[in-house]
Amino acid sequence: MAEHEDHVDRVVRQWGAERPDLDVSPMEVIGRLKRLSRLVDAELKETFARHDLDFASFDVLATLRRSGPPYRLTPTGLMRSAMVTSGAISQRLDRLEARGLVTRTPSGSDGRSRDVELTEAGYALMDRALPDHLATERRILAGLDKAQTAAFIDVLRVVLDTLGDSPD
Amino acid sequence: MAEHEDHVDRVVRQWGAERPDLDVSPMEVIGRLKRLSRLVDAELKETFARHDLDFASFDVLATLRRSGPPYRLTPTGLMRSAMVTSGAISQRLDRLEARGLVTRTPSGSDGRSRDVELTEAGYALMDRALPDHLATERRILAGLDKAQTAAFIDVLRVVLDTLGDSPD
DNA sequence: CCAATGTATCTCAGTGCTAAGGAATCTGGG
DNA sequence: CCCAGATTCCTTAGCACTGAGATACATTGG
Repeated sequence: MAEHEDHVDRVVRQWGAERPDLDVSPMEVIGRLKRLSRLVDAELKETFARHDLDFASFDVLATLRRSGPPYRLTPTGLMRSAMVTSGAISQRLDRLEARGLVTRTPSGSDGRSRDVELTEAGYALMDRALPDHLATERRILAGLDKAQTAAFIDVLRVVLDTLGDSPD
Repeated sequence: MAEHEDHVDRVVRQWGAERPDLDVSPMEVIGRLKRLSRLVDAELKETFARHDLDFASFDVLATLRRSGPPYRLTPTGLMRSAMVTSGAISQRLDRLEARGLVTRTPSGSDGRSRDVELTEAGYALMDRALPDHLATERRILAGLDKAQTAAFIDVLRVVLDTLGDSPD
């Protein structure tokens, strides 16, 4: 438990003075969540940059890599995993294909679809980037002990469930 | 504690099969954080849209409103609070000024600076939007009991502190 | 007082996303 | 079998942000 006032403490204190009629306590969570998300993104961005990647590219390559042999998925599958629109996936794949990290071929079974497959270069890049990425994640969470980490995962699960997050 | 497998459970299971040599447990937190952030953003976006706002505009107006009379700050102050670049603030203020929600006047004390001030219309808009926004935040967190909420705030504080977040 | 450095704001090109919509293909009820 | 509706992927315009850099003003040390 940190003892100094953080940004959100200040925000809540200000609202308490200006709008004492409102209960702004939900901001204690949502405000910090937003702020943490920005800071985490900035940390991860640095790590990705060391491998000539950004979050969008890493996300696609990692999804293909962890899907296992033959490291092949459809744009729709990648879209659902990434929580972005189909247009965003098309553009991500354009960039990755241009760099030779994935290939796009017509699907045999469905004429509307494509097979997106990780190339050797894409596979090798993930082998290099993933351990570095995990090290950054570990560094971010280094201040939490085992019980706190478990509690964190628990509450995240609850809120994700509230918002209807699902595996597909 | 939800019993079904969520998206991140699946990701961790896949990595466990493909890269059993790596400890991917940090993803249990960081992965869910990223995912939750996206879902929360989508929820808040809907609420803001009902008031002809987006997150960027709400953020600026709320920062001015909670700063108290005379509801006046500099672009630099807004920049630090929002965690965006100076260019982003300039553009946000262009949009808000065009809509008559803020005014920009030269600062008396510092020739380089500007006074950004909430207008009557901006003040009134925040009066309408804020309670709605808080209701959305409450709905997002409705699945958490008191102890879980406190634990959530606690761990967020720790990680923000690790990443050097500060009030200024 | 001046020069050098620092600070505040803005401009602009580049980037990656969304929203909307189009073309091709699949599917299932009649 | 056929066709209406659903699905898949892509294209494009518009948007908000970043990063780099310009401009104007302030501050500091000699």
